[in-house]
Amino acid sequence: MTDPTTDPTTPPAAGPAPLGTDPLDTDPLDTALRLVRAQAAVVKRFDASLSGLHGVSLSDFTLLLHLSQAPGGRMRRVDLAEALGLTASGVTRGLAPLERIGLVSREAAARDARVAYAALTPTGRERLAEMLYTARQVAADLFAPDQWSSEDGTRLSTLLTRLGGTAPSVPPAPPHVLG
Amino acid sequence: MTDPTTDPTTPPAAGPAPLGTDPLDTDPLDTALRLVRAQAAVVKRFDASLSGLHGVSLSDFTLLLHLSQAPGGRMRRVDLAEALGLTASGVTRGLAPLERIGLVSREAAARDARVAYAALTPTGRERLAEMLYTARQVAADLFAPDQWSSEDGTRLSTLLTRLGGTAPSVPPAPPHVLG
DNA sequence: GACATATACTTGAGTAGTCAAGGAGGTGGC
DNA sequence: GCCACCTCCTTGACTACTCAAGTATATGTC
Repeated sequence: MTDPTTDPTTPPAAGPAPLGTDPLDTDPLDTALRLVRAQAAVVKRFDASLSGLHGVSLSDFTLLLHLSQAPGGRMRRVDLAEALGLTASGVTRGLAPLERIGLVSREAAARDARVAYAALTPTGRERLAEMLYTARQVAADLFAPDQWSSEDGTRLSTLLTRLGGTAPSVPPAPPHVLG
Repeated sequence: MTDPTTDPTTPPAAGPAPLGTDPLDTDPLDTALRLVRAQAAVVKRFDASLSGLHGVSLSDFTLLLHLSQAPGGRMRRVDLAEALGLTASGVTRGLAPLERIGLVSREAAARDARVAYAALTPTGRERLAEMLYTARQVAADLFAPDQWSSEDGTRLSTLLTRLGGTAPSVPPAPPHVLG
């Protein structure tokens, strides 16, 4: 068992070591903490724009985006949870307000009475198209070309994918997903 | 005003463009969503190890880490909030349990009765040393050398810093890392 | 065809944060 | 020395999740 979660609590005799011991090579812990920080900043920017213009959070948007990419614009809640990296109850709770405002509807499955599909409504699809426009602007702004070359973006994306467990599944996409 | 938050809700006449329009060049929105996903996965791993071994969350750990790096092992709550990217009330709430379990103490400021310093206790310092050992292991595991060259780590760190607004302030440091 | 077990979903209670409002203390103008 | 205003911190009410438990339905075994 080399899994850190199973290691003893006791540090080595040397005692509490400081961070960043080797200045040549970036401390992995430092990198991980930077990741957390960067994400918080990014989420804030998306939330600000999306909630200001469309009244939804980044989580709402991501949920709708996943639905829009699923065949028939609908998914089982379990699969949505898997795709979003949430628990089933997180999905139940996240869908509730979207159902209330009519962006998503609940559909029964013909062959399995346990499942309740979450389906994008026509309104939901329209509104998502608008949100997508906003989200793309925020993203473009975040990776503004004066600071970010397209290579940098690609590199970051690649490195993040290596960390992220499952990919967020944003497919390369056909001529038009939403229109 | 080129700020996306002030743009009209209406997408351009062309209508909602699909994701990944140009397959050659990574979609910035896709990259941003990957960032969110990767962070969630990373936080989960830290939380699992830290809470399993030391009974604290990654947020708790980060808070203690910042305190330990401050002169005198103490900081004003406002500065802590700034450093952590939280609001003042988030800090108040985050400190409460750490005070209860004796890792942090509250200290009055001599010259300003409004401020309540948060100070690392000797116990807090000891426990933090243990947590740091665990956290370094998790980070090392996350960026395991069979997948990650130290260059990759450095690159990721650099790219994230460009996104992250303020850096998490993990200073370089003196001898001995883990063993 | 009944029972054990597994799956899909919801719900109650708890955690970690937010924002808005408010108390207590400092500061500068006059 | 008083008043307006600013800063530091806490609190109440809310959001967005988590986990554990519960309900309803499906499935496989005998």
